[in-house]
Amino acid sequence: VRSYGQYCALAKALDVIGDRWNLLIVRELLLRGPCRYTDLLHGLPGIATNLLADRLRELERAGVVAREEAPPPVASGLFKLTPRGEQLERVLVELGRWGVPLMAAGPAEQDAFRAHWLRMPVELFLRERVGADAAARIELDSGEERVTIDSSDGHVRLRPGPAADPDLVLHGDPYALLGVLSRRMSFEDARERGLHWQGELAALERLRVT
Amino acid sequence: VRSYGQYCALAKALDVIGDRWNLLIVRELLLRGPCRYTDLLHGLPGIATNLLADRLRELERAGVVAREEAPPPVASGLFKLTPRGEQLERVLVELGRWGVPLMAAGPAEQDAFRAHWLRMPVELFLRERVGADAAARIELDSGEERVTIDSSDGHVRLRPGPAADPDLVLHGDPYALLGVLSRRMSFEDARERGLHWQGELAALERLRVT
DNA sequence: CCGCATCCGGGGCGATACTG
DNA sequence: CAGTATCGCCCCGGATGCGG
Repeated sequence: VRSYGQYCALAKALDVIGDRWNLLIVRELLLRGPCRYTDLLHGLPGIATNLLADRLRELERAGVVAREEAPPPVASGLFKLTPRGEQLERVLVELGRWGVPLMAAGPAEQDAFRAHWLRMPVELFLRERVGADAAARIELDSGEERVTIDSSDGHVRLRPGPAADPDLVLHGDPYALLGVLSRRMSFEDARERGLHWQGELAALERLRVT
Repeated sequence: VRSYGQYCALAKALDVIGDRWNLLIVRELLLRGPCRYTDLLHGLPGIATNLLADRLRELERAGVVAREEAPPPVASGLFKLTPRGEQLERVLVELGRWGVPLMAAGPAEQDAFRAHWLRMPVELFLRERVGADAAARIELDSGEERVTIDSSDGHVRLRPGPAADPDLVLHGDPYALLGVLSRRMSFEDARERGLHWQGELAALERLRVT
């Protein structure tokens, strides 16, 4: 909350989104779209509820987040990114790319995980690597949530929820899932780490190769 | 220093460089190259000296910064970025780009300024906007330090120190300098804000146009 | 339940003083 | 010059309370 007091674009940016949790809140809104307060709380394991409320107010004042009051019947307010907030996507992508090597060591014992976090690496790793005929529907099961990779005509998207009639379903811990998706890990090694699946692995190969 | 405890590339990156001052330390080392402790202290107005020492230790442990012990005669240790640290450049550029609109309001009353901070916006604004014949040498004087813009055969560089035989010397506060460099401000408006110069304004026009 | 506000303990942060 | 030492303060984290 305290300004650096430096007339520099980087310092001014950090004055706004440099505080703890701020960029992770933006991550949630980027990955999941408009969210209720409770959705954010669930997507940000470890945050204190008063801090989330504080940060949302600050980000609102800074023009990064907007509060969308739901119409009277539904009664649940939504938080969403403003256009200005969406422009942080390039920052998050670069930061995430820089952080990828830190994932290779595997999750720490206490690390939390949410399946929708896979959207960034999946769409990052597989973007533009996909062949023209690479249609595939792959469901990922990391334990709690399920998410689905949809690929068709050169686009890869990850959406929440299970798949109807998937080509492949992968079950495993986040480390093994990320390992095979990024090709850092072979299917053999991943299986020894507990990965198992139903369906045709070729569906994943179609995405990873090219 | 406290980890977010989330198995996510963005969160892991913030575990390393998300703490206060860390990215600004990287900025200094990126803009100025290897620095002595005192240089960093001067380039980071507002930081407490114990914090700088702490952060440098953390960044060293994380493999972002390396300490280069000088040979015995010179006796002054240098801090520099590792290759891993240099990869943060794309992050800083995107963050700086996002922060540019926050500069339009002008510096706050208490804001500090260092002339070498101009390197990011100058090389960002003018990169690839420069015509093939845009050779120019422009000295910038914002009060204390002086820096020089060197342009030749399509490349723009900003280096510390005054220029020998400059085409143009600009004197003014940071807001006016950034204003004319970015074309946000006309020369007329800048002059009313205190900007004055010696030499041919055409040298700057050669850079700004294209 | 959802969306916070309040209270409290610990530690990160900021300013100054001091030392080899 | 290059840090270390010390000391408030306020921010952060965790728990609980509470109105709609």
